[in-house]
Amino acid sequence: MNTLSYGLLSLLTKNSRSGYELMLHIQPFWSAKHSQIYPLLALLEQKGHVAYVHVPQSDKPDKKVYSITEQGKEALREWIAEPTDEPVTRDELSLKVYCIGLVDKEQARKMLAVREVYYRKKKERFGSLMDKLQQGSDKPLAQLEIGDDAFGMYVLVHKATMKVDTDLIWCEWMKEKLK
Amino acid sequence: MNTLSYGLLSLLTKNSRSGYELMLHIQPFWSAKHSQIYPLLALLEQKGHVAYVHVPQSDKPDKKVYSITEQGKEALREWIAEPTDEPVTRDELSLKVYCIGLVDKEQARKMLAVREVYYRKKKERFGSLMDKLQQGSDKPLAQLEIGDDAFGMYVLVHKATMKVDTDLIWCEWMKEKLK
DNA sequence: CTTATCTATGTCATTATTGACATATAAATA
DNA sequence: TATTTATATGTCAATAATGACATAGATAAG
Repeated sequence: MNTLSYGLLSLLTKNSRSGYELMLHIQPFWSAKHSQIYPLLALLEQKGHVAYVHVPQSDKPDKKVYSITEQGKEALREWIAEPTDEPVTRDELSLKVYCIGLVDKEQARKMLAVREVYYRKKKERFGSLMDKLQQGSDKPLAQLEIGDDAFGMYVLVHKATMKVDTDLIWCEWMKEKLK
Repeated sequence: MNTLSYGLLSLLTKNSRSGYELMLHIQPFWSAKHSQIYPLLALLEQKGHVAYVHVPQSDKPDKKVYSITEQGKEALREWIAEPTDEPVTRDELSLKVYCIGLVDKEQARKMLAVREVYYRKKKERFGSLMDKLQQGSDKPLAQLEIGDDAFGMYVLVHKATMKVDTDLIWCEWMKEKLK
């Protein structure tokens, strides 16, 4: 079973969710399109790691709401104990920046400006996520512990926020360099 | 042509390199195995974007040293002007951390400790890279400008250093949380 | 003395991932 | 009014990426 499948199981330990919702919630931490997720959910269902109920909706299309099974939880626990793969990053901008001398300052600035907008939006999204997390919590997020349900999400959003702040600092630094 | 192909061309704007060297130098910024790189180099050669000379070696296996052609440089310039893809990150640890409540504190600490070692090694590698960069430069790195040959590499290594420092700060923060 | 690592290039089957196609309704925006 | 966005699920061809296999000499570590 691939890493994304375990990722889907991980999300399902907190809430039952539709494939569409799973896609939206996993994307900040693992890039994946719906065309990859739906077939994997079908496989997980075949294997008995998840089960779903068909939920009819009047205003929106019907959906399948998936839940993790006891068997799925057991598979998850085994996966967590195994050695963890190293992170993989692929950023086209890095490759372009490497040979940035090929273009003039103006073009370079524009390239960086587009990316800065991307980072700002990302920061905003993580900010909202943190707010939503606080609203759903009965104690201040800083007091959450490993046993608390929201702990994992909290520490991940915290990390994401730290990283996007670093990206923005680099953008500012680059603007100075390209003045 | 895919992004990695352009990445290889980017590296070749600074130095002529063998496929093996290209693999080693691109990996910090774009994960790729030799089995992907060698076929792409053959394609780039077919298209006339790169050319190679066979270099016999006595102590080590022979190598093919690739150089970018004028045509390759033109392709690069066109690519840089196009919109840049958003970065893709896939980190299995994030998925595990999300459901970290499934394991006990001790196991969680060990998981994070392995990752911390990974980050420390990475930081060291980027530190060496920066040193090597300074040795090859006639002025202090902080004074490099867009026209300078080492500028792209310098700003990239700077970014990588900032990011890995952020990762390490998160690791320390997590150690506190898991005390 | 043996095993692992580094150098160096390559192929190929398998797996992972994307992008396009397909369908359908509601709401918001231009 | 027309187009885009969001909701919702799915298939399938094409592309990207990995891991295993193959070869081979040198050096380093255990």
